[in-house]
Amino acid sequence: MTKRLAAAAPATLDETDRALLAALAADARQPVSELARRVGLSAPSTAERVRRLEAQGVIERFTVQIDPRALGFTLQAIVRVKPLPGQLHLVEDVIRRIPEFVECDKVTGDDCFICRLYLHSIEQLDEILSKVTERAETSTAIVKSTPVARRLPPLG
Amino acid sequence: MTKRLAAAAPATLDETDRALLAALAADARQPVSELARRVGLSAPSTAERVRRLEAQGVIERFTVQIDPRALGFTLQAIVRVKPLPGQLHLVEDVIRRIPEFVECDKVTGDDCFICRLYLHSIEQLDEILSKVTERAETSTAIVKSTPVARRLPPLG
DNA sequence: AATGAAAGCTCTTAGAC
DNA sequence: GTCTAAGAGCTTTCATT
Repeated sequence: MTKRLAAAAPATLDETDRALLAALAADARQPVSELARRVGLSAPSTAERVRRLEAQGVIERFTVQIDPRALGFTLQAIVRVKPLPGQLHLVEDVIRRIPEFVECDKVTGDDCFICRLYLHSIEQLDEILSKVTERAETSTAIVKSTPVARRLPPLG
Repeated sequence: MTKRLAAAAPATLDETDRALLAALAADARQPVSELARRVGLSAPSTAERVRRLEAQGVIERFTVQIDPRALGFTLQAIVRVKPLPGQLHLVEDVIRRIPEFVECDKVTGDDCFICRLYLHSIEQLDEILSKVTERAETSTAIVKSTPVARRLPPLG
């Protein structure tokens, strides 16, 4: 399910916060001392701001971006999933339990779920989708390229 | 465009590498000393492995996961975009230049692009899509919940 | 590949503006 | 909310197995 409710009021970020987030997005493991240099504050103030952004919930977590191709996932697919009547919760569970589904959103409209799938081969697509097609109609698109890779939203 | 070509051969990860990646995915800023404790190695060996995973391209980058709701993006949409004849490159450029499109994949099939959009309001959806609809047909789904948030693929 | 010890940095805490 | 200063803690190097 959705991870948590929205914060009551949106956080307001100043220029320094924006610079900090951009720097952390580019390299989350850089030392506070270097972040401090980049944003033009002392190390303690910088550390304090990072903690505040975490406390406010702006920073959800620090994480690592994996390249699926380096792990042999040569194929990426985006699958729209429309559960058959009465199968919605079961379909959701099936998707959650298959680790090759690396992302799944429940959306308005005819296709209930939109999911991202990492695959080693085209045969594996068939194999994985067969676990879903007993309970849902699916519509699959293979990713050819990624004009915009996950990026920060505008921080204005 | 796509960021780079796939590595020649997929990296092979042992149990320790997998534990490291899982730990870094959960908190990319934790000290090497703590990572070392978790995976049961010394700090120097652990630091060496992290460097190797980066050099191999398995780790693309260390980054920060932002909560769009904490920034006032109360709405998230997934938009399929089908450029009109001859408008493909222009549509791609338009999408790339609008920062609210935080992700976009070019896919096989009728709908050329599948994009994720962060929005402050439903009015803003209209406003942003109007910049695309001169050159493409769009089909929009509003995200209601996220059964699977971005997660690591199987590391086997 | 991995380890331990030591040098060198980095982080945090404390106290002041 | 920010700073400097100093002690605590971390990372890295290197010799060793």
